[in-house]
Amino acid sequence: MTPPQFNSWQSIQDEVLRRIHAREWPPGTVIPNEADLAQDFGCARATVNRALRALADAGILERRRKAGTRVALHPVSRATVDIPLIRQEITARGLVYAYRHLSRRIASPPRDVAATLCAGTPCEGLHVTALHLASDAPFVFEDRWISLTTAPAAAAQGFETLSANEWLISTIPYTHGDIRFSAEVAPESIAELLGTSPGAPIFVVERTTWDHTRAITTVRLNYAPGYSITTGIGTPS
Amino acid sequence: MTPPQFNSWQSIQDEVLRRIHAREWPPGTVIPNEADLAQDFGCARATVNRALRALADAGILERRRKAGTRVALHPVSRATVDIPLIRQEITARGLVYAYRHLSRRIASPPRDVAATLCAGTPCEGLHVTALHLASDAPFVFEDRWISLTTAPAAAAQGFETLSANEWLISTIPYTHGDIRFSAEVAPESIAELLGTSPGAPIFVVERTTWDHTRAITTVRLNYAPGYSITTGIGTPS
DNA sequence: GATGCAATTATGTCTATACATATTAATCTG
DNA sequence: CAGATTAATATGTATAGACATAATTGCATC
Repeated sequence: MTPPQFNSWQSIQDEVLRRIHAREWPPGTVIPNEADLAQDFGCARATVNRALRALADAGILERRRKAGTRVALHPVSRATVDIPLIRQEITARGLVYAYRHLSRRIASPPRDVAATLCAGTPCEGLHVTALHLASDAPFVFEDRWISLTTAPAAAAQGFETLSANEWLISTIPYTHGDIRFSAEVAPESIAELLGTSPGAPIFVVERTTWDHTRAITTVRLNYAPGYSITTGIGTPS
Repeated sequence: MTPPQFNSWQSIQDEVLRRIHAREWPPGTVIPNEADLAQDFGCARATVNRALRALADAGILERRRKAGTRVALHPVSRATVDIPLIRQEITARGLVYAYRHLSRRIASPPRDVAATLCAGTPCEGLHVTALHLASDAPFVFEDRWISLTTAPAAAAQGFETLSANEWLISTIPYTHGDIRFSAEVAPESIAELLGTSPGAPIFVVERTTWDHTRAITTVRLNYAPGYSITTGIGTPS
């Protein structure tokens, strides 16, 4: 009659997952509170808390004070995507990285960029375009605007040999950002740069980074056809 | 001379982030150990641990036993992408969800699908195709194979009114999966289904889910032009 | 019945202490 | 000096107890 001893928070996580999978706790169920579970499992409440918190982070449980813990109704799978430097992305595939600077000028950004970069008010931005190559093959075309309000030091940079991204992350730290993945077809200008034909499918990543409330840079990465992002989903166990 | 009191693990996280951003601890630095930091901050070691562990989860710190904690050399930003049910994805936009079943047959999957679904050995699979509509407009074309070895119960399902995904997640729980995002151009068959023209850009999500070592299903979601995935990056603070 | 206040309750977090574990550094040995 | 053994160390985790906080529930009042 001795309850099986769950000593580690991972074993508790496994047991909770087992009960969810076995439909002992179907989606929507409010599961027993931490104190009761701790007694059931023969461990401290903090240990149960650790396990349940991890599952809540993974989107499997939903927790609210006083209301308790329930099994998520819609098991939203959550995928964590690593966004490495393009240099790393290329060298990790065993290819040779090369950077080719294309253009650089100070100008007023177009309206859509200005909306995020300058919060509507007119401002000066640094427009930089460049090509990243993997073993001499075009890999991604970068089209970037840098806010000279937030990052005035960028005005002194040529970005002829060092990619703007690498300079930025080692100089202007950011607090947060947003990212958008989409699919587009290559217009003639981009197709030419990427060494492909117009109409080719382009994987597009648009990213804006912020330092607190001020936008630093917004970039549009146009990946050559064949590019894909792969990652895992599910319990990190 | 009283050290500023950091009472919560979040305030400690903020302070550590501040020191990293202020280049007091540039990338690569091995930061003081938990015990020392706890004394500096005037709190318990467990509190420091909580803060540092969260930053390590976010990819900002790298921790190894005995070796200590260092600021990540390459601040790999990590984006967490929620993968909701298509129904939710559509209703969340304020549109009306509709499901249209297209085909269903039991067959041997093509080689590339068999490789993941049956681990190479020949096997039977259930092939289901369907269209998800958002306020009568085609939203995504689903092309799915279900393993009848892992999920034999699927053979009894028609999938005429209930989407395969919704049936699966409420019937066959999965332990983990992998996911791939890419861009393609619509072939004629898919363009027609999505109500667009051949050559239109299609955002493609390919997903395989597993129950431990056995594959359950592999699905290819072809999103109508204009679709994008948006999420945030940076410190979850 | 509607409304506002208070009691209750479950999670959230902090503390102090202890032990576990991985990994490096030091030391001993052939 | 090479290789194996041992000690030292930083993180990882468990525990019991306490208090904080949010949110619901129920009660009292209008």
